[in-house]
Amino acid sequence: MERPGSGAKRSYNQYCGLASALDILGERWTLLIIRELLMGPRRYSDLLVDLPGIGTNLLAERLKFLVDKGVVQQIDLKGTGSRLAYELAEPGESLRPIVLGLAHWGMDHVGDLSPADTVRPHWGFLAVEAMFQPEKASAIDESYEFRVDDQVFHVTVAGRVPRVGKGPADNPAMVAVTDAATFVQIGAGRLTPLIAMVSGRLTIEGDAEAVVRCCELLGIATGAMTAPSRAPSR
Amino acid sequence: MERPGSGAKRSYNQYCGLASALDILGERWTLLIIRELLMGPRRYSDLLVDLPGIGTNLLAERLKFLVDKGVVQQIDLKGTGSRLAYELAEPGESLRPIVLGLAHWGMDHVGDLSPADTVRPHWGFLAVEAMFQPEKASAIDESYEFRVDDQVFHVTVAGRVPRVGKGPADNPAMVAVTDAATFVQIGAGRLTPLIAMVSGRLTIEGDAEAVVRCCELLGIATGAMTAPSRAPSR
DNA sequence: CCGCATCCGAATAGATACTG
DNA sequence: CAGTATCTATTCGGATGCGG
Repeated sequence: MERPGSGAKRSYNQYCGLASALDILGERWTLLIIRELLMGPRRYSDLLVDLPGIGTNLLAERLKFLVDKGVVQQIDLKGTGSRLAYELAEPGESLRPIVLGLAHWGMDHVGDLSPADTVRPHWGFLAVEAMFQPEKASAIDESYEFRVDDQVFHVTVAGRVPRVGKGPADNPAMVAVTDAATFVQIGAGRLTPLIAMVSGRLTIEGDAEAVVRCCELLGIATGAMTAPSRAPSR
Repeated sequence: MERPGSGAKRSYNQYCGLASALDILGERWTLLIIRELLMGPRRYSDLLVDLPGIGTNLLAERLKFLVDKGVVQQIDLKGTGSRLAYELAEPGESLRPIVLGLAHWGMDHVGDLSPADTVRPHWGFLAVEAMFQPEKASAIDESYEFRVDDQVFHVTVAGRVPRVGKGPADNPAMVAVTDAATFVQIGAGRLTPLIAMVSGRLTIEGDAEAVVRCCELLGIATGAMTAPSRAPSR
C-alpha cells in the first residue's frame, strides 16, 4: 500500500452520515458534476466543456468513482455502442434538494462578475429552481417564461404550487429575456431588474402585476415598488 | 490581509451559486467543522479532538477563512481575554438544513464499522435531526429520550411537529440507552433495534407503541430484519 | 497547556500529450 | 470521442516550534 496510485481512497474515517457523504461527494469537482447531471444526461465531452479546468483525468476518475458508488450510471443514448452518456441514478437524483440548497446559499456569496468567470445559460435553470420560495407562490395560477441566451425554461404556478420546466411556457403571463451573467446577477441580488432593463440587458414583457408576483416567488427585490415593504431576508 | 507571495485562493471561477458555495465550503474538513459548530460553540482544541487527522495548521486556516467569510464568528466564552470559542454566524446557521440533508443522504452509505473509524456520541444528536421525517410524526403528543454514551438528548412531538433538544426529556414515553457506534448503525439501517437489544448494546424502556411511533418518525425499520445486502466497495 | 505558525514528505489536482 | 499516461503544481497531514 505504499505504491502511489494503488487506489486506497482517502477517507475521514468517521462513523457519521455527513462524513460518509463527504467521502463520496466531498472531493473537488464532484458536486459540480452532479449539478450538470441534475439537468439531464451528459456526455463526457459535454461535461468537459461545462466544467472548464477540470482536466480529463479528473473527470474520468470522478465519473468512474460515482458510477462505482451508484450515484451515477452510464446510459446508451442512441443506438448501440457509441453515443453513451452519464445520468444520475436514484441516489444521485435524491441529492437535488441538497444541491439546490447549496446553490441558494451560495447565491448570497457570488462576487462581482470577473472576466475569468465562466457562465453558462443552463445554470439559470438551476438558479431558478434554487431560488424558489414555494411558500411565496401567488394564489393566481399563471406561468412565467425565461429566455437566457439560448436556453428557454419556465415556471408554472398552479394552486400555489410552483414548478420549473424546460422549454417555453404555455401562454406565459411574463416573458423575461436576458443573458446568463445578468440572470445570475439579478438572482444574487447584485443587480435589480430595473437597472438591468435600463441598461438593455433585460427585456420583460407581460403583465406588470405578474412580474411582481414572479419576483416575489423568486425572492427578487423589485426595487421599492408598490406593495408591502418587506425586510430583505438576508 | 493578503499574502502577496504565496498564491490566492483556488476558485472554480464559475458565476453560479453552487460554485460560489463550494468555493467557501468545498475544501476538505470545512463542512465537518460546520457540523461540529451546529451543535454549539466549540474551542479550537475541542475541534481538534473531534476532527482527528485534521492537523493544526489546517484547522486554524479553515477557521480563519470561515470567519473572514462571515460564516463563523469568534466569541468570548467566559470572562475577558482567554477562553474564546468559535460559533456559527447567521449564514453558517442557515446551512443547518443542508448539512442535515447531506448527513441523511450519507446515512445510506456508511460502511461497516472499522477499527479505524472514530465515533462521537454527540454525532447522535445530529443523526436524529437528520433522520427526522416530520411528515411521519404521530398525532400523539409525547417525547422520547436518547442516552448515547454520555450524551443525553430528546425528541418531542407536539401537534404533529417534532423537535430535537439537548438534555433529558420531560416525562418520556420511551428511553433508549446505547453507545454511539450502535446508534449510528441503527440509524443507517445496518442494525435493527431488535438485534441491538438482544446483543446487549441497546436498552429500551417505555411503551411499546411509543417505540414503534418513534421508529416511524426516524425512518427506522421495526419489522422482521433482513441483513442489508449492500456492499460498499472501499 | 492553548492557539496557532512553520516546515516537509505524501497525496491530489491541473495541464498536456497520447491512444483505441 | 472518450478516455490514459505522464508530468508538474498545489494542497494536505503530521511533526515540531513558540509566544502568551
